[in-house]
Amino acid sequence: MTIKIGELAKRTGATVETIRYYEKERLLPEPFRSEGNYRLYNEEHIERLQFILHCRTLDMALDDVRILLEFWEEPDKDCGDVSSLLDKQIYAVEIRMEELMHLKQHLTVLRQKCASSAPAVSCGILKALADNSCHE
Amino acid sequence: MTIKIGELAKRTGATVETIRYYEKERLLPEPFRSEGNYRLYNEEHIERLQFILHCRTLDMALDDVRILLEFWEEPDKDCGDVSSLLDKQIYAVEIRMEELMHLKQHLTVLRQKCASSAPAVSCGILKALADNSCHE
DNA sequence: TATGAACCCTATAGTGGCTTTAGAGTCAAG
DNA sequence: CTTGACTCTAAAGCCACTATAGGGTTCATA
Repeated sequence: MTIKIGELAKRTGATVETIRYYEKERLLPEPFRSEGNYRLYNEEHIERLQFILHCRTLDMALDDVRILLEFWEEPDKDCGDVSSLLDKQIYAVEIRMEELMHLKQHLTVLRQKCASSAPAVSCGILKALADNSCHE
Repeated sequence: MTIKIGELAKRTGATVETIRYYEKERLLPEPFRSEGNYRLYNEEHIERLQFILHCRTLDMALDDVRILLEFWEEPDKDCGDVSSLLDKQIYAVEIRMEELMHLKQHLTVLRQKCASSAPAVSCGILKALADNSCHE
């Protein structure tokens, strides 16, 4: 069973362009080609692409995905690094969430500085952006 | 009072390169130059740069900052659009926060699939990434 | 057999918001 | 007069794609 790139895209939810991009980045191996030079994929490609896409839904960097794929390829390796990679990822998400909470706080305070419409010169939002009083 | 780019960077917390980038992007006006072709900035530049940086700490896109700067320049304009731009920004932050909460949930579940170290072949994390069972 | 639509190919450039690099010029102090 | 800190420009690099241009393949229908 072999499928062309459009079918692979349909089955995995990736776009055709992304698949070609992953190949260029060596995340996916070069597949065999048909007589007409079309890429032909098999089950292994499908699984590997799905693995990559699952990692991406978790916002992992492609370099991190590359590391995980190495473990996937060598089943005898110790997977301790896999766990710490995840810990790193979780920590990064926590940091970003805290940042966004502060951000929202600031934006909300700022938003309340102007009812809806006034001449710009007396707009509390613009004033607060000028002197950064929304951060104090 | 005029200062050179390094001093402007020091006072605002921006980097020298970022200041030059903002000039290229027409967020900052071209300053006068010294005999030796050095950029010379004044109070207005400092204020404008600070305005931009404050917007950036709120994660606003430079295109949105550009819009706010227009209002800043024309004090007679009605500032209704300023408020709705902020509303848009707040909404975007909320969406992103929800995404990150889901993300963290998935990552945490995934993390618990492997104690710390084992052969990769039996690592629950890698398995879950392969079949996406951490998303179900 | 011709043609058209749907698919596929490569190579290159664009996105955003900077950061980095290379190579050169300016200026004040020792 | 040299050293070192600062400044200049232009161009490339970063990430993870996305879009565009210009072409080739395949298959069904007229």
